[in-house]
Amino acid sequence: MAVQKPSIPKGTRDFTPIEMVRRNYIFDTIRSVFKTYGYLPIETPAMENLSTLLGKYGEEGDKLLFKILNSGDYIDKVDQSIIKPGNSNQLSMAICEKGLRYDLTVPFARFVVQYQNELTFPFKRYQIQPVWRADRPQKGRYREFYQCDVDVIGSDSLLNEAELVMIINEIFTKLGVRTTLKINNRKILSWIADFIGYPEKLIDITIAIDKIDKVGIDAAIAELDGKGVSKDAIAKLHPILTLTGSNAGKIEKLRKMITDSEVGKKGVAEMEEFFEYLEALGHIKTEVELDLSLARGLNYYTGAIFEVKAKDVEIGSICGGGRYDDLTGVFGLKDMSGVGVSFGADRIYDVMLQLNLFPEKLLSSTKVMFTNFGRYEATYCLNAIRGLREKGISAELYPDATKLKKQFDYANKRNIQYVVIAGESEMQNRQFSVKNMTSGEQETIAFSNLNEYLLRKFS
RNA sequence: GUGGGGGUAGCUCAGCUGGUUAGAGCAUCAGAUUGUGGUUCUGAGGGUCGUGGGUUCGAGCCCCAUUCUCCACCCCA
Repeated sequence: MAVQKPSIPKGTRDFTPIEMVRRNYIFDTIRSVFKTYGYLPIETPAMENLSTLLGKYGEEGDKLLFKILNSGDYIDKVDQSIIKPGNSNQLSMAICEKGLRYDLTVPFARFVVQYQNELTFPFKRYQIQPVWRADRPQKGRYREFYQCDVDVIGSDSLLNEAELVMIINEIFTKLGVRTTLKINNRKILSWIADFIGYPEKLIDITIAIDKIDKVGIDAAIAELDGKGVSKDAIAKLHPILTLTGSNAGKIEKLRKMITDSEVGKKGVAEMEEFFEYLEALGHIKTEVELDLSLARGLNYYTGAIFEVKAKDVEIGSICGGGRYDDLTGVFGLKDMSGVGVSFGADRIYDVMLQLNLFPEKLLSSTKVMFTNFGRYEATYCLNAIRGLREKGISAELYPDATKLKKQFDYANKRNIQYVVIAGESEMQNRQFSVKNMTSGEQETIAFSNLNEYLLRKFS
């Protein structure tokens, strides 16, 4: 039988110990900040019923769902007439009732509705789990990746938006990633669509103006033209999108433009209140900019929308989110407004790796290694090793009595700081030789003083 | 879903207009050194050149198909 090449599915990755240590550093940082703001952890299953996932992410999103084949003789239970060429879409719906989660927000909405009587509102939760998208992988895009979500649900106060910005700022400051945070408001976008006379083209318009950043305003306008937006409308749109100045200045200009739209006024008022809170919270490192060209695709957002980009690396957004007023509505719970953002751990990893932002010392696990000269000598070390571990110093004994060169090699590669040598001569004098692997210095210590000696070294 | 680049040793790659036995560096293992590493020196192992077909006296190189991968678009973390 031919051997098979070891491989993993497209867009997925294995993580080696160094990578895991670094990823955990990111997760730990994010988690610790979430906790200090009072958010509580939850987890949901990797798979959800397709009915809870479908229709929440728009047409594009539905296509990117991984579906799970039913068990058993699923083909027998299906109307045989739908099994025909070119009908795989309908067929897949008939033979799959589960799918892998596409994000953490929709499962969270389902969770909230399901446990509404047990939860205390406003409910603040965080959730760090992988999600799956049947996208075509490329730079910074994977088919399996982790999201770190924080959401508050059951409160429409804009204090929550301000708090999320503080969280974003704190996390990226701790990780050493310089970022720009763009904020916009879906209500303002919807006023824009109204204002230029195409309220029904809101989605097309937002998608087009979202690209301004990437392809330039002219190309975005060309796209709108292609979607059937009139020249007049585009002329009305242009000055809005090219608004410049401070955040307060932009808000002021918008207020003057919006005369007869309730949604528009509400959107502007929200932004004003948000910036007021943010200012009161004091100076933060993250640059926060009101950007009217920001438009997140997910169509469940209804208020503020956020997007965070790394300043020093060209990669998609590393964090994004917004307010959704009625995500729980489809599951039968009305009037539950929520806001949340999601941190893309994998992209943050890529950014930090490229900028060399991971602390050097992350990889050292074992602090002290004992060399092994044989059964008799190894026995001499065992109790000392246990003593060190009890003091919280990670220690290990090299398991085989191979030549010392090999044992030292191992210690080097593992970044072990101290090697304890206990051979015949040390045993005769009830001693240990302790070698510092960075300086190369070696000292002889009495058997009973080893703990104390090493504790002093690590204090 | 659309478009481009690429698969040669464990890793990073070289390999001329097709020509004999496919190379290098790093890594691995062994020895120089039977109780001292990260430096050095010597040697060894490791490849059906992604897979399948075709052209040719002859294919790593040319042609076709297929697969995987990278990049861009779409969309997004």
